[in-house]
Amino acid sequence: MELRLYDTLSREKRAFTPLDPTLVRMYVCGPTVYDFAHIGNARPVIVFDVLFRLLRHLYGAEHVKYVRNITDVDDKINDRAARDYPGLPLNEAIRKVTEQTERQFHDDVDALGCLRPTVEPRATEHIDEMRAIIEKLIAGGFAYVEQDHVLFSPGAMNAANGGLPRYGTLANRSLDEMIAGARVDVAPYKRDATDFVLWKPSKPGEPSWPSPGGISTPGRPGWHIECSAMSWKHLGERFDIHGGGIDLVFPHHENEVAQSCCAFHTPRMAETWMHNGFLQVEGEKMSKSLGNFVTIRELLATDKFGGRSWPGAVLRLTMLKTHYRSPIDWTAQALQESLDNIASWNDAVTPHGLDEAGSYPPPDEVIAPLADDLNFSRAIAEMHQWAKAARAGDYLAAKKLAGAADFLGLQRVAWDQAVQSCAADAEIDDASRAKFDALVAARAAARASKNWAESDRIRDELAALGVVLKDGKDADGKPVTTWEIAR
RNA sequence: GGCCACGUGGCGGAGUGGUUACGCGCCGGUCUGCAAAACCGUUUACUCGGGUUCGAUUCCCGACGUGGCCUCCA
Repeated sequence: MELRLYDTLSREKRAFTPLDPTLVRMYVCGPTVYDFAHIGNARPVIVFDVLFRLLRHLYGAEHVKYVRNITDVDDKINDRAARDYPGLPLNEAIRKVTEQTERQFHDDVDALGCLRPTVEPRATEHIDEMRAIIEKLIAGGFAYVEQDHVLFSPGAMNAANGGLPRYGTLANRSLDEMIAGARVDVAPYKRDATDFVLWKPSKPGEPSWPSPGGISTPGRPGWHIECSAMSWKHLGERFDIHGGGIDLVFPHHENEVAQSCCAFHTPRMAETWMHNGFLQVEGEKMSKSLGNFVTIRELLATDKFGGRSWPGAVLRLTMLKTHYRSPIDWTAQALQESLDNIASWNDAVTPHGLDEAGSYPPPDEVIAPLADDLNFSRAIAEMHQWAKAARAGDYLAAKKLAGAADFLGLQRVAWDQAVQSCAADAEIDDASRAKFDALVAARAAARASKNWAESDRIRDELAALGVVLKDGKDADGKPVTTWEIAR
């Protein structure tokens, strides 16, 4: 099956052909570990997890290498460490912050049903590679040393002839436009406004490493160099897919391209550039000042958003309902609808006695839309059709639904529990439970003697308590009544 | 100011130069003592104005609106 992916660089959907089909290579920009990841951070993690699964399906699990970095050197980390652990030496405090945040991040994305990437490299473990790239850039005339900083010169890159991309191609803007934009800060150590930092000096107490470029004072890397270093180390000078949020196109990815292509003299860094769209919360940009900032953890474990907690599968399904390049509006209503979908799928699948912990193969009807630039919505539409058929007794449809859910990482094994925990009767105490059961039994007796008035009175009484009854029949045709708490 | 993306029915959200998306809701029906649940079915659409075309929601131009980026935010 042909895989087609939208490439940000060429701005078109193209057939995907791996450089080496025996090792498909993908790099995705991961978190900077200084605080709980917010729900916007979850989007690329989930989107590229699905792509990872699809690539493994198409090329074989052993033939896909997925690298997602962990950035553990950053000013925000330093600030957080100083704030949270004022008594500790900064380096120790930083380690505490990064280790704890990394653990939280893993817990969160595990709960979202994401596979671990093949490699999760840390920036601080790739300082040697960063220095090596910086030395190459200085030697090639693309970077220069000034006041203990090393700066990259996009101007020098564009002046060089042959074999290199033009700076600004990915972001679709020219160097002249950027200079004209003039909102760049003109630091005294920059020769040109558009030059950006590869390496900078560390203040006393800050993390520091021996500097490149013959600089005697120790320093630390700039923002963009880490991804050039880690992708090089783990995927090589050129690789297949580079992904991240749309906001990273400029400057982060543009500068990565500049660094890598100039260091290795290659015409491109990644063959395909993929960027997920932004997430809004209840129609507004998520920000701390608006008070609508919500972390993955808060959604999973608190009632801060929508008045209840939400299972990981519900968060994931909600994320997959919108195409990855479109903006997504994160609303409590959307989460509730996803929960209802999963409850309905669970009802459809359960009677067929499928192996919950087992894994069923993904149907082609789901692979096909996913292979068309990750059309999640169409894949999910198929699932609804199978659910319908499964409810009508179609075992094969139930298996397909399960296979699709397993493939999409929707944690079928947790559906039952997810639905239960959200049914609002999880916190019912035993006394109430016994009382409801007794009332249901009394009503059953009234119905058996056709005392409809009493039967309805009891139902009204239970309704007033927030309990909804469902009458049905068991296998022998005898009446059976179950109850649940109204949502 | 520059660049970019998007604008689909009550809501969410696919897709397409001429034929059903799908889900939720609403409404009707089956079932039920009556309900609920379940199942079946129906309904409403392509921001506006031009243009290309036999025909445009789909292509082009413009307007309006929303969102994003423009040096460390996914």
